[in-house]
Amino acid sequence: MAIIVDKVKKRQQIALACKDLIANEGIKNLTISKITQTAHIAKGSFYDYFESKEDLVFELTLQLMNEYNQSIEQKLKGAFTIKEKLFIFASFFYDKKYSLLRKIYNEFIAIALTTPNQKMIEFQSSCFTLYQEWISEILSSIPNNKAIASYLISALKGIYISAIALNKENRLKDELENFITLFLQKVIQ
Amino acid sequence: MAIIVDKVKKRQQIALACKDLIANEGIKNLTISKITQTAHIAKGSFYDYFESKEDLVFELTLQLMNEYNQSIEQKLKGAFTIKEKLFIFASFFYDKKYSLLRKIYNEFIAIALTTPNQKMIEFQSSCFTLYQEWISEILSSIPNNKAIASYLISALKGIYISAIALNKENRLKDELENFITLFLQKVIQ
Amino acid sequence: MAIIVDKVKKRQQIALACKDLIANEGIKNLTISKITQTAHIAKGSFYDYFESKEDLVFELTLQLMNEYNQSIEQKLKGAFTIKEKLFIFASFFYDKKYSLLRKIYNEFIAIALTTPNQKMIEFQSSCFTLYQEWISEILSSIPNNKAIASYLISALKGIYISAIALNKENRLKDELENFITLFLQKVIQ
Amino acid sequence: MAIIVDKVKKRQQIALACKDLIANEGIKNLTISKITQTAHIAKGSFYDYFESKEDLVFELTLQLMNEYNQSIEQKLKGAFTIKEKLFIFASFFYDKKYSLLRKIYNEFIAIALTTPNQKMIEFQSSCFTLYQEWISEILSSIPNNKAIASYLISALKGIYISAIALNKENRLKDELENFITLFLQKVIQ
DNA sequence: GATGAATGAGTTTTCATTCAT
DNA sequence: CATGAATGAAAACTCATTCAT
Repeated sequence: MAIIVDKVKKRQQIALACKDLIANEGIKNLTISKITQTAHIAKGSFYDYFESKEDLVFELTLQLMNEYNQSIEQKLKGAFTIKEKLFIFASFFYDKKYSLLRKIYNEFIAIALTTPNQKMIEFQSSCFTLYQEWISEILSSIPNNKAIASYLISALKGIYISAIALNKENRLKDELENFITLFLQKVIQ
Repeated sequence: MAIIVDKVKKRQQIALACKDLIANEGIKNLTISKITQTAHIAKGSFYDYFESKEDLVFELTLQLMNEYNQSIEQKLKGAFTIKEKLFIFASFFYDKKYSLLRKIYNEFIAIALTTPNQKMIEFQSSCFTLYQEWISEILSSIPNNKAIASYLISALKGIYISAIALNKENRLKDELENFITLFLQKVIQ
Repeated sequence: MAIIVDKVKKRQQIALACKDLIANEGIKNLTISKITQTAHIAKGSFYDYFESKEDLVFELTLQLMNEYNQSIEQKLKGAFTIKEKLFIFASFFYDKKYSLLRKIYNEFIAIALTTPNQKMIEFQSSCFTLYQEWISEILSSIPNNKAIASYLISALKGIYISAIALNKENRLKDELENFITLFLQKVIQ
Repeated sequence: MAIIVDKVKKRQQIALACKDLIANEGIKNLTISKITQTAHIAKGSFYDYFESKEDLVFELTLQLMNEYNQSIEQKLKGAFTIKEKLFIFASFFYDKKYSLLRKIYNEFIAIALTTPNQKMIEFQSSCFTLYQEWISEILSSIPNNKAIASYLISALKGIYISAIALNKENRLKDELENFITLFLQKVIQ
């Protein structure tokens, strides 16, 4: 059992070692050679821990998102107003400290859009469910809060993706916060 | 041959010939060989018309989106209520007849998220601007309609992408229509 | 007959049109496409005038060397001392105004060293014979002048090629002139 | 394989395996396929050891010239008169046993003349310096021996290249030896 | 005679995967 | 178990040559 745990840990460790590599070069230019060089393991060993490159990307996203989820959950606990909380939630999409994570998130969405697989779908679902819980909890005072939470998450994601696609990331913070403000005006009350 | 070929038309024709190929196999598995076989041209000829595979995907998206934009603009003219019009707009994201186009659209977003380029950004911008005009025209009766149009488009896009990522495309039509209904309740009064 | 003359002239004209192209890009990167674009002729027409790329390079060298030979012959007539005349002869190897010609000359030597052909050998022979006549005429006052002329030409060529290979072209003029001065000291008395 | 290969040795070994191939077919007709077939390695392995075909030619020239330099240095030690020593030095250019090496040397000069690179220039410089040391040592009894050594090397090289270009290799030995004899008459004493 | 689009064989280059040590 | 050299299929890309108009 200790061996299995070690294997899981090594898998995590290898994936994490490739964080910068993937963020900087993208998945398209990722090769097993680069991975094993970066993680300082033998080429053959890669296959002891991962099935494919996508598998590694998945593992990495898992690690980073879990880490992110925990940190943001803490922050949400420290906020008081609904607006404040939603701003914290939206900060994922523009805050500099998540820029690496966002790059990997972009790659992840790209995979989801073009070559989805069951593992990814399940992970995305669990994330989405978690965020929906957070947001519906935040919006607990309004009716239909669960559905609205779901729409809100998707809307923020859509605004983010539009900004990326239109190369307007510099105005993203304003746009997200204006949107949230407008949303609260219309929906709360 | 002393025939002077219309390079622009031939480029469009080659790209269009690859529509099904790209929709079915995705860009990741696309090869120059498959393209040239599908378009019934020689391997070398590909490079007379395109710089890269991405260039072909771009050309194809351009063709299909322009075609789509024209057809949807016609449909919008035939609709009367705001809801009806927004439903028509949202139909892009779920209607069976656009499924091929959506697959290519997905590939396009994936490129935009991972390896963007100026040409793509410009095309996306022009599309976004067009849709914003449509939607803000539809919402002309409400204040701040331009900004709201922009948010609405992004929100629909976000709902679409979430559904893809969560493998919930079967419920997409309902979700989009419910969202629009809710949106109209909250925003129009 | 007029047609044949035209064909010869067009051959010369096409070759000359490629002067800069070859000097700048080298023969290795020369393609029929580039040639025909540069000379503003159709791709198919190239084969009406030339057998191969090498054939064109040969034609060009012929043109340029003939032109050069005539101009240098004139200059030699205007010079008086032996030293002066030899300096004029050697100027081919360093004078800025022959730099384009030298680049093509380099390519020519490279072909001679690696893939020689009869036409080239004959042309080189006729050039060498001509130069030998010039130089032996210049050195007519000394015994064994014909053999010495031959050695002198080769020595200058060798000094030139060494300078190119060692990237010492900036010191080439001095080196050639010093060599000639030394040569005259030793050989003339 | 857990074998740790000496990359430097394997590089040398692959290059040497292509000696005959390059000498017989020239660089122009050299392909990666032919190289890997000749050296009995996989196509992909070539790129583990070389950057390009030119890189392999460079490595090969390095090997062969070093080997040659050592052997000729030995021979020079066994010779007594200046003339004898210079004849040994010049034998590189005509002796049958160096014909393979000369073919590769020709290819090397061709590259130096058309597409030079720093590595080549440095190697040529080191060879030239070495030869200059040999020759100036041989000519140590005469004044200005260093400069004269340099000229002598270039002159021999020039005579060699002229002979190749004029297809007069059969008379090369005589020509070189006559030149050296003449040179000694004029310069020594 | 001139044209230039089309061809496709040939070449370079990449890289996931294997397996002997 | 880990290693990393070797593999070779597959992909990208080039370009001399042809030939219908």
